[in-house]
Amino acid sequence: MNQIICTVDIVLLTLHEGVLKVALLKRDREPFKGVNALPGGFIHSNEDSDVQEAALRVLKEKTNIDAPYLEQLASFSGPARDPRGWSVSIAHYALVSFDVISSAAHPDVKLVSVDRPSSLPFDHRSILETAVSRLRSKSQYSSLPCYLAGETFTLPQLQRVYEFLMGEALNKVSFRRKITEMDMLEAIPGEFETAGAHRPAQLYRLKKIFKQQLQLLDRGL
Amino acid sequence: MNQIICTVDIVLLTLHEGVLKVALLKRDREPFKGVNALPGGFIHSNEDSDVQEAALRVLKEKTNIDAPYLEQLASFSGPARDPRGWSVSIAHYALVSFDVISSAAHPDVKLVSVDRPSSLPFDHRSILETAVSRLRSKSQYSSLPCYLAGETFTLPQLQRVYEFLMGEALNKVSFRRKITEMDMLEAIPGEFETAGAHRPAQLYRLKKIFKQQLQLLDRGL
DNA sequence: ATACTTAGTTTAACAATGCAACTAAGTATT
DNA sequence: AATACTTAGTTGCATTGTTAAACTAAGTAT
Repeated sequence: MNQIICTVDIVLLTLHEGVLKVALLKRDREPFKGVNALPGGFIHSNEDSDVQEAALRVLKEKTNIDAPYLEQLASFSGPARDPRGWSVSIAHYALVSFDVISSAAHPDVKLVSVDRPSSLPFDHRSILETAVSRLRSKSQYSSLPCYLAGETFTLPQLQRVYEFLMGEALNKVSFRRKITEMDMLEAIPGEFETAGAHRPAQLYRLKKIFKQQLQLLDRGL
Repeated sequence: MNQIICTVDIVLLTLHEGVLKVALLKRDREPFKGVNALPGGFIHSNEDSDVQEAALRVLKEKTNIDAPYLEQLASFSGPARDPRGWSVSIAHYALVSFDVISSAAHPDVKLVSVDRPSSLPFDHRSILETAVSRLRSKSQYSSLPCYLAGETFTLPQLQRVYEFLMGEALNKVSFRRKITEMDMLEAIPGEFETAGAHRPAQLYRLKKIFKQQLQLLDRGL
């Protein structure tokens, strides 16, 4: 059998200052030493129980973040993507709210807008694009964007997250109808967010059942 | 770095006698020699340009089939799934019409209903379930089922394929409206299928552009 | 010729969606 | 303390999309 390099890469996404950002780390070894790249690493067959665990471990080691939502994205492979030889990277994507990053993450984690095409090593640009496109696509009909909104949020806040990801304004009534239909949120009794000179908004959180399990809609938003 | 076994497995699905079937092959080597399993094999770093090419090559070598539609499914991994050690299998699924199998496939390719839980080696049962579930889910809003319908087909035939995959009867008018909306089929001029004592049905085929590229619907069928 | 069957279309009822206008509840201004 | 202002959240209705039923079309069987 031929030797194949087997790694995981993680696209850690968050919403900050109204743009979608990806977490990059300066590589501490060759190849591409010193270059900003997606957090990634080898699978450790002696400690990882599967690639998902490897991805969670690598993310924790490199950024200090325990991702509340992490999912396999796809495999990226070929003879040229890594200068060390024929390689497979099993890419994952994770979603966190900005405060998880600002409170937990190592200070050398850099957040970069996903739109600004800064040069990335390996095929990380392609991995990033696939992750963003998957996120946008799943936002059409699932609870995925909730993981970007943080622990608690108001419906107007959540609507702005959905609108940003879907790239279009959503009807308030329809949006609330669909969110109710998904039945994934619970109002936090007595808790409201006062954000200016107007009526405060009810705070919600994801129901426990949906912490790791996406909720899907039959017909999209 | 730790040694990791790197393979591809292919879930080749077809529709035959009104049920969804998967192609299995008797394994010609250990482990599980002589047991029916999904076609699979090692990635060959000297000849494969990526895992998709590896999957196409393995499928061709083992079954003699050039899959018209093959897509990456997911990676399956862990220390226990393969008795030889910690392994990653990058699973793919392919869709073909039954006549592709009956005309091209090696005679030792066995078609088995995906519902009958015959015992499968490795974690092939789990891979198969993931593939079937992905197929059913994508059938809701994409042109994916067309690849099961063969080169040419009538709209009533295609509707029956969709209905089988989605597990529910579909409204004829709505179905035809959605298919028209997808704009992926072309009527074959002057060709009709006469299938009994009634009006013949127009034959259609997938437009060339959609031979490898799925067409998606905004709102599902 | 007439009946029968399935292909394919039309119509109209029904359901889902989206807009506009409303009420609600706070802060800021006078 | 009354009034204006702003955004939260709801209500009602117009518009749009979906589906069932009934129709026409075109063949074979009797």
